[in-house]
Amino acid sequence: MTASIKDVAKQAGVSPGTVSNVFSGNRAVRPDLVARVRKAAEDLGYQPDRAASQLRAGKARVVAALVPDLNNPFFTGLIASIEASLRDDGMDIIVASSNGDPFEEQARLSALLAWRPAGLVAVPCTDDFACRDLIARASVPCVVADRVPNLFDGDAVTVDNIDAGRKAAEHLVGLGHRDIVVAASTLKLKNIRERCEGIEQVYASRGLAKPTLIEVGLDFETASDRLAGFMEGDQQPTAFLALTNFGTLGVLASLQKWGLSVPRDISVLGFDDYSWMRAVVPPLTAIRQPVEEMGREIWSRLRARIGGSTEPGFRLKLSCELVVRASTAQLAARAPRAARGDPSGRRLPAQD
Amino acid sequence: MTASIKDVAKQAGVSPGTVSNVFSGNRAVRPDLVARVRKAAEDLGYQPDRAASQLRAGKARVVAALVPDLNNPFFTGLIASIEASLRDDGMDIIVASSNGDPFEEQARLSALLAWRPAGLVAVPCTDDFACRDLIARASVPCVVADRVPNLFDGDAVTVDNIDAGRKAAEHLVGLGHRDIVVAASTLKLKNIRERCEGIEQVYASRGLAKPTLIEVGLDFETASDRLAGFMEGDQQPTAFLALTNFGTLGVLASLQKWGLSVPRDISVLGFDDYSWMRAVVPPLTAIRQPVEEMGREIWSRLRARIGGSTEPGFRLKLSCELVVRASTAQLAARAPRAARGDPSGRRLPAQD
DNA sequence: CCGTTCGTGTAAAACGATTTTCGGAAATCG
DNA sequence: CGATTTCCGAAAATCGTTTTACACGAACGG
Repeated sequence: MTASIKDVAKQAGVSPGTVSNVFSGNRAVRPDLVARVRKAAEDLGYQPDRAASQLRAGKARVVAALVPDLNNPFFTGLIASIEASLRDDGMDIIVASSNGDPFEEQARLSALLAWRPAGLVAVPCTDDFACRDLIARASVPCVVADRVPNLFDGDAVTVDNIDAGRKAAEHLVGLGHRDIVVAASTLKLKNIRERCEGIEQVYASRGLAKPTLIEVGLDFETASDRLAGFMEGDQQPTAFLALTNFGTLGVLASLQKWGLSVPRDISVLGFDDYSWMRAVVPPLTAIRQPVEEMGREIWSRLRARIGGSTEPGFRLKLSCELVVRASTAQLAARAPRAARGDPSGRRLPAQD
Repeated sequence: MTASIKDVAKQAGVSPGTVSNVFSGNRAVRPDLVARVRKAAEDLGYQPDRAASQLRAGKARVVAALVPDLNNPFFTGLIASIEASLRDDGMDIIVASSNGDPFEEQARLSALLAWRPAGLVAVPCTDDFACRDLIARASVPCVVADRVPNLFDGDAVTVDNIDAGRKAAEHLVGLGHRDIVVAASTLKLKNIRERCEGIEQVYASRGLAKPTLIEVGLDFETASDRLAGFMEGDQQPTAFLALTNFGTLGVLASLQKWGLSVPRDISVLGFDDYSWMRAVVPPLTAIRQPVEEMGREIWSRLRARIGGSTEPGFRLKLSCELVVRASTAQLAARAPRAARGDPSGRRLPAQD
C-alpha cells in the first residue's frame, strides 16, 4: 500500500491540509513544518496521487495525443518533441493511435477524453475529422497538428505545404527535369493536395505540362505495390518526387526492383528527413519538415490555451527546407529519353 | 462543464449508484432503467471520469511506459505494439522518455508512478536501473523490456542476443569473411555484450581471431563520427556488423564517406529491420528483432501480473531472425586484401 | 491600548466515481 | 400460508486530494 497524504500528516504531526500546502505551494507553511513534512514524505516514499489531485483541483496535468500511426517516424518525432516540452511544465502525455481509421479515431479520442486531460494534440486522419464535436463538447483545449480539417477554426500547427511543393519542384525544374512523377500518398488529404499545388504552380509558371501524379497510399507496402504497377506502363520520367516518407521508401524500393540507378537513370526527391536518408547511397535530396519545432510550437500554443487564452484560432505555418544531397542530378544535355529508353538490362526478373 | 454521474442520474430519474452499475456492469440493473440511463448519458455526452473512477475503485486503467528515446524506431515500435494490445483491454498508455540518462530516468519514472498506473513497462537505460527500488516501493507490476538489469528477478521480455550475434556471425563467416568489424553501441549494455559474445563464439569455434570491436555510441551522429575516426586507421575489414539500428546507419554513412561500395568492397550486416533497409541500394542484410511480438508478449505478461499472478519472475527470450538481402556478399576467392588494399580512388576528398 | 490585519494552523466540505449497506417488493420454499 | 431468500434501487460512506471556513496568536496602526 502506498502512503497517502494522511499518513504523512500523521507522521509529521500536522494536518493533511498542511501537507497539501507544502507540496502544492498553495499557501505558506512555517519552515519548521515544511521540513518535518518533507522528512516524513521522504521516509514514507510519499508522492501526491495525480488522479486524486486532478479530481479535486479540477486541473489536469496530463495532455492527450492522438496520431494516425505510431510506427511513422514523423508522428513519433512529433510526440517526442512534445513530450520533451511538456515535461518542463510538469505535464505527462498519454498517447493513442487511430491507425488511420476515422472510426477508431473517434473511439480512441473518446477514451483519451475520459481522462479529462488538460489539453489535446491531434493529428486527424482525414480532413473531415468527425471528432470535432466530441472535442467541442468536452471543451478541452486542442491543437491540431500537420493537417487542418475542413472548416476548422481552432488552433493548428502545420507546415507550408504549398511552399514545400514549390521548393521541391523548383529544385527539379532547375536541374532540367520536365517529366516527373509525383508520388502522393492520397489526394484525400489537403496537405498532400497543397504539396501538389505548389509543384503544379512551378510547372505552370514555366509553361510546362502538369507532372504525372500517382496515389501510393499511406504505408510502405502499398506504396511499393502501386508504384510497381505504375511502372509496368510505358512511363519514362526523369525524376520521382515523393510527398511522404513512406512514399519515398516506396519509390526507392520500386526503382530498385526495376534496376534503375539513382541519380544516373532517374532522380529522386524525398519527403521528410531522417538519418537513413543521409546514410544511404546515394544520400537523398529531401524536403525536411521541422518536426522538432512543430512539437515545441504545438505545446506553446496548447499551454497558452490551457492557461486560459481565448484568442481566435491560431494558425502557425512553418516552412520546410530543401536539403540537397546526391539523389537529384542535373539532367544530361543529351536526349535523356534515349538513354533511359534503353531497354537492355533494366528489368530484373519478375520474381525478384 | 462536462456532465457528471449525478447529472445523468438526475436526468434519468435514478440514483448515481444505479448509473454506475449501468456503466460498470457491476450489479444488475432493470432493463428499463438501463435504457433510461443510456439515453440520458447519450444526451449529456456523459462518460465516466477515469481519474475519479480509478481513485475510488483503486484499479487503474492506464499503464506507464518508460523508454530511453522516443526517436528510436525500435522503442516506438515497441510502444506501438503495446498500445495496440492494451486498447483491447480498455487500457490507455502514458509514455515518457528518459533520454538515455539514468538521472532523468528516475525523475520520469517518479512522475509516471504518481499516476498510480496499473502496470509499468520499462526499457532501462543502463544495466543498473537504479529505479528498481522506486518500483518495488510503489509495488506496481512491471515488465522490463529489451534490457535485463543486473540481479533483476522480475519479468523481462527480451531477445536472445547471443543467438542473434551467432546468426549474424555465422552468416558472415559462411560467406568467407574473416576480418570483420563489429560496430557496437556501447559495451556498457549487457544485450550488446551478449551480441558480441555470440559473434565471438562463432569465430572462436572456428579457430578464427576475435573480430575488432568499436563502440559507436547510442545515436547516429556519434556513430558516424567514431567510425570516421576509426577508418582513419589502417584497418582493412571485409565486413561490418552493426549491433544497433543507429549503428547500422553510422556504418553506412561512413562507408559512403569513404567511397566504399557495398557489397563489392565491403559487406554490411545491420541490426533491426526497417522499411528503409529494404528500399535502399543495396537492400540490407539484417538481424530482425520481433518488435511486434515483443510488444504483445510484454502486455500479455503485464496483464497477468495486473490480474494478480504471483508466479516467480518470468523471462521470455524471443529469437531474432536473419534477413538475408544484398548487402552481404561472398568474399571473392582471390586475395581480398589486395583488392581492397588498392588505394586508388577509394578515398574521397576530406572535405566531402 | 484596542481594533484590525496578517500569518498560518486545523477541521471539514468538496471533487466524481464505486461500493457497501439497507430496505421493500417479489419470488421461492417447506 | 409464513418464512426465507433473491432482486434491485436508494442512500451513504469512501478513495486521496484540494480548498474553504474558521480560529487564534502576533504584529500593526491609530
